[in-house]
Amino acid sequence: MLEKMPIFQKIKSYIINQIELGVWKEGDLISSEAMLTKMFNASRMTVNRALRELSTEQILMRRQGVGTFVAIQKFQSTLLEIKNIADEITARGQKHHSELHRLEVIKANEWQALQFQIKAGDRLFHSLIVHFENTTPIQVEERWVNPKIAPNYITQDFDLITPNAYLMNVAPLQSMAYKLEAIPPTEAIAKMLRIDKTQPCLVLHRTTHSNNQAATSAIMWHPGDRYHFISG
Amino acid sequence: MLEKMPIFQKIKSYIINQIELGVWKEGDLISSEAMLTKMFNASRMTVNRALRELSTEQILMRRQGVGTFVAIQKFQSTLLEIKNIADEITARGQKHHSELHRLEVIKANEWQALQFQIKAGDRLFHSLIVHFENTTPIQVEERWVNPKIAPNYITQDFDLITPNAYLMNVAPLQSMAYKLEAIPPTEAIAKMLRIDKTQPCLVLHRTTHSNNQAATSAIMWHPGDRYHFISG
DNA sequence: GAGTGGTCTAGACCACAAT
DNA sequence: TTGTGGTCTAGACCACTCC
Repeated sequence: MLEKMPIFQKIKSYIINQIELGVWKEGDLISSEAMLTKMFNASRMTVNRALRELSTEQILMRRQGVGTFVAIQKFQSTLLEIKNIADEITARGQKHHSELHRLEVIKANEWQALQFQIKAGDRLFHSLIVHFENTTPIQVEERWVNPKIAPNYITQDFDLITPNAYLMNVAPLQSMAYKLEAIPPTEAIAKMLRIDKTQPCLVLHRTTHSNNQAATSAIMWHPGDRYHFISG
Repeated sequence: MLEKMPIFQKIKSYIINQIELGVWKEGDLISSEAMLTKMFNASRMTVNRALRELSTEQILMRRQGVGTFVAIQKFQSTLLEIKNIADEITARGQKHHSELHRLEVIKANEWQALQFQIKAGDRLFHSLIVHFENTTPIQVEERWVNPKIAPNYITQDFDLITPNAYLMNVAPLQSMAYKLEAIPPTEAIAKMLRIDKTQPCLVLHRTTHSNNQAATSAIMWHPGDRYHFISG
């Protein structure tokens, strides 16, 4: 497969590889066009195209008269799409795992009953999971699920599939509402995220609807210093 | 200013212009590389670059052996819409006013130079405004503006029009990037928002691009207990 | 002045699609 | 076979930055 790859593409792959291997880190000066020209036995135009494209892809930064640098990755994570935290983390080349703290059936209180259009005291699934990037906690996900929409939620193995991914499978998404806020963590949240009580949290509340019913409601807590929402 | 524009950029502008004028509509076959080569008295490589870039920008679609077509525009949901804080507040039936703290010309530092694709030391507009809902501060808006895009930014009366509204008028929006985070306020921010230093802030960074240049970059600080982003 | 990237040319060979 | 785009070369001139 490498045989048929265009030269500019090979050069791009090489550079991305060097960055992923950690040979070139954020902010580092990388090889000049002249050096790459010799290294790949290619014309400067071809090298230039590779570097220019990586530059518009925000992987490199170029400055005339100075050189080409590995771009500073200013974004940690996603936009407000329906995204899976596990995919997000692995997409960044990091390792994801999660700790299941709770997975239980509870009785809906008044407020939840209203939200899910059920009766107070009816069954409702509840889960509490902490997601890790490598060994660092990055999200506390507290979730309530309507049993009518996902009756088997309670029997899933959330080491294998995230709640979000499972729910996307069983319940076709209709609409969602979200709220984003910056608040201090509760004591329990601070402990799970291993942060100080004074460290702000970025909190995303999201309720999704399926078949005209509230399917699931989630509160996702992120350490303000380790997680951002981005979009572009 | 058109004189100094690179040829590939002129070709891109020409094509975009033709599309905007309705000469070429969605799905239409446009001029071939050979024709554009003659029309602009340019080399094929230059024409190719223009068309290739417009193709990666999803403005054109190219098919080998067939030709180049105007792309079918897909919908893009902006989850965080381009909202005007003043409109938002008046839409809630409240009264908006703002206090101008700074409106000045500064010299770009290295980081800003990279962001705006200008040289370090070049002119850059800077403004700092606090927005109020009735008598309560609700947003500190710190903004940097590229003079090439909005040369008259510095002479506006921001009691009459918000920076955002003004910039939307003078610079057709091309794309934007967001970052959302939860962080503690600086001392200056805390004072302007009249909040305690321990109160988390919901901070939105937004950079918008126009004519392939960064037009403006803004940091908007909100008290975490008084402001949320919502959508539904 | 030396080194960097930004742009451009005038050719070339190739893969692909329509005729 | 003709015309299309995809890629590539070996030069060139320029603007910029740093020493």
